[in-house]
Amino acid sequence: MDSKFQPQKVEKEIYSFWEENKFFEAKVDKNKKSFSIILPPPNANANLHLGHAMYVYEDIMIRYHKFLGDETLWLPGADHAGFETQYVFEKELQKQGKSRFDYDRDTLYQMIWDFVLKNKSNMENQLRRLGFALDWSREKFTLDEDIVKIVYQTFKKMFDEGLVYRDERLVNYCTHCGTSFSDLEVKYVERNDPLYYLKYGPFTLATVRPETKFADTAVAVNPADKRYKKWIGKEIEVEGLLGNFKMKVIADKAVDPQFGTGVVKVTPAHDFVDYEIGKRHNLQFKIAINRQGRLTEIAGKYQGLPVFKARKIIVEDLQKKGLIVRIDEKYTHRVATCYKCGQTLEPQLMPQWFVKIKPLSREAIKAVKEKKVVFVPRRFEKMALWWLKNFHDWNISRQIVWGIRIPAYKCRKMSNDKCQMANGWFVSIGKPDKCENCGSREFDQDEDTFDTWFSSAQWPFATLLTQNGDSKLEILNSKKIQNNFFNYFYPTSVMETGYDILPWWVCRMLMVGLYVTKNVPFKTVFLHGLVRDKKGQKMSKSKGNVINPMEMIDKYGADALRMALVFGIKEGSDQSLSEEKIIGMRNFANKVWNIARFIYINRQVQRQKSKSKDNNLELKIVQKLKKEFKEEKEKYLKLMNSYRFSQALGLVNKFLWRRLADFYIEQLKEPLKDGNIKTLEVLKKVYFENLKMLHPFAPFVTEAVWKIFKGKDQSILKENL
RNA sequence: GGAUCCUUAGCUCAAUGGUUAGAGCGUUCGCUUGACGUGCGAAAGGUUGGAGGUUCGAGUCCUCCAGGAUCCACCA
Repeated sequence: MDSKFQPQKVEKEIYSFWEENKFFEAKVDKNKKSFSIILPPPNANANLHLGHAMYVYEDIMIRYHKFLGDETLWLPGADHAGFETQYVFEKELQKQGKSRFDYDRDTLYQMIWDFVLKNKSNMENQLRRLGFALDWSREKFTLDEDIVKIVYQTFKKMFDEGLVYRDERLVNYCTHCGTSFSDLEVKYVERNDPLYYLKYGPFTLATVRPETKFADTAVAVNPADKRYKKWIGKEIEVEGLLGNFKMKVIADKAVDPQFGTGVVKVTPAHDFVDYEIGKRHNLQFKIAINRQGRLTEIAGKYQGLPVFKARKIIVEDLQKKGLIVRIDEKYTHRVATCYKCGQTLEPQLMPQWFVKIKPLSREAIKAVKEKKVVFVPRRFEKMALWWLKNFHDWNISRQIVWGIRIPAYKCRKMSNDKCQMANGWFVSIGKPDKCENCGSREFDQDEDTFDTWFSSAQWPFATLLTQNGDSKLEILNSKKIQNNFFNYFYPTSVMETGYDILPWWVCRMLMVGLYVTKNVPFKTVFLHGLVRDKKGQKMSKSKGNVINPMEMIDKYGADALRMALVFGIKEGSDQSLSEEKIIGMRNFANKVWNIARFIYINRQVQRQKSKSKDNNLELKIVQKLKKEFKEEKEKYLKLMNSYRFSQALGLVNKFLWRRLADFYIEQLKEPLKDGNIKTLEVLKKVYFENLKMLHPFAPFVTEAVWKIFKGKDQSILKENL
């Protein structure tokens, strides 16, 4: 045995051994309890980061349940990550001086496909390097044909049952990225913008966006505001940059009399509050800003100017005309920006597909309240319920190429009532040859693709259902489902992921999973926190404080990194990680190795020593060790069963190092020298049991030691606790 | 404006109402002990943010205050 544990020498070989011997492959075994986890599919567009390494919790649970004798499944996958990936890819294109507009749809799609496939296999190998006990034979990709087919069927089911609808409404749109988003993708940032007080007919009103005034279709005041009561319902004459115009005065409760002057110009097509007011009062929706973020023809001579430039010029012109009363330069407010590129979002009136949330969230809330899904730590249940109650209808249309194209078709003819009722739209799972409503052969497929999360929301049941080669949702209602792979592992045991995607993913999986399968997709939700740097700051490339997990594995071994992510933290809370901490855990792995080395060397000594009767006595201190171990194990099981992994690791760490090595081995050195067989036996037994207990956290060193003692073809994974 | 979390050793954090509040890293002193210097032995370091309360017992539960973090919300 080497005097030091050298992970670099054994990790690769050990992982291949596990994989070749199919230790991670799950099958249906009615005599065993099933335990299943679906890996949150990493985006197939980049290297793994520490957030992915946090999935070590899943490996801990899987390996622990293997020891309990359960039939385990940990199903890996990859996410095409629609918009995210297209964004990353476009940046690559930019470096080559190209843009996505240089290619047609099919070419661009193929280019991204190649890019993703390369990254996907890279990502998979990195998961292997972390030692994850994933069943690679079950791996799925969100763009696999059978998965796409499931996604289509879900969409069709929703469409047929009225849960998905097409509507033209105001959506969050990024003119730089060229796509709309759901509410969740909007990032609000505090910003300082001048607040302009404009002369508006007989009123003065405050606005930060004078450039939208060409699309004003009313002026609103609060119905209770006495100052303006007499104007309500009247029409006022306003002097503008493009000449005088008339404007109706309306009363709406959304207007805060305390803000500004208590008078608001209403621009229903460019502001969410105004949109609501516009709908309530049946106002006209005039469009002043187009998809490129430039003013439209209704802006007259300002047409074609980009928003910010237009604002500047318009303010100057308003000032020249004496229409600006004053400017509040100190005004701060929250602005909706694109979470990806950071540009201010431009609300746009667009026809999009929406998922009706209420009927879905109602069932999800019920399931949570009935504890069909349990949250760990418990506080996240409150968060989940809050989200489920507050979701708006979900915009699932994205104006991008990379992703699953929406299988909705618009008929050009609409030659019967049914077709007209549907506004020409129909949904088809396969390629249609005629309009499903009127039979016309002229129709066009929607250009848009699904929000990635729409497919992710179906991930647990989609990945399991397709394992038997089935990709039809009908099977859920048939007898065929019984005893098959899906039924055995669904609902999955645990959904483990970062708390930051609770609304994006966990809640949506719950809603859609319940809707399609009539069952929760997982029984327990275990959420982990963010990894920060050693000063508690967020890791980011610009700060230069990013720790690369693969680099750490190269230097200190996977076990060290894994334990550093779990040791001494509270599950569900953010944590600080430093290279020093990883080194500390590397030292622990080495300690584990060296206890083995001590036993190994003494085993050889034993053989040479005489076998007098005295040497078979069980010493008092050995009895004490046995007792202490028994207590340790009981505590360990309790902690593991209640998801307190950090405490469990701390327990084993303390026992092996502080007690077994520092205390017992030191005390027992003399008897061992004398060849006391009983002592060595107990020492070995206790140590091996602890190896099993440590294995979920540090799979490599424990397996390496196991093989040294038991033989190359043996594995700790064949053991039970 | 709401919600959640946090404030414990020099730093980063643990501790499920119950011995003397722990760990990792750092600091000081000593150890060429045949498992390991990636180690061993010893030591310093704490009024658990503040004030009340509940309890036989509070870092932990309750109320208030101070400070910090994150998420959410349509103040133009």
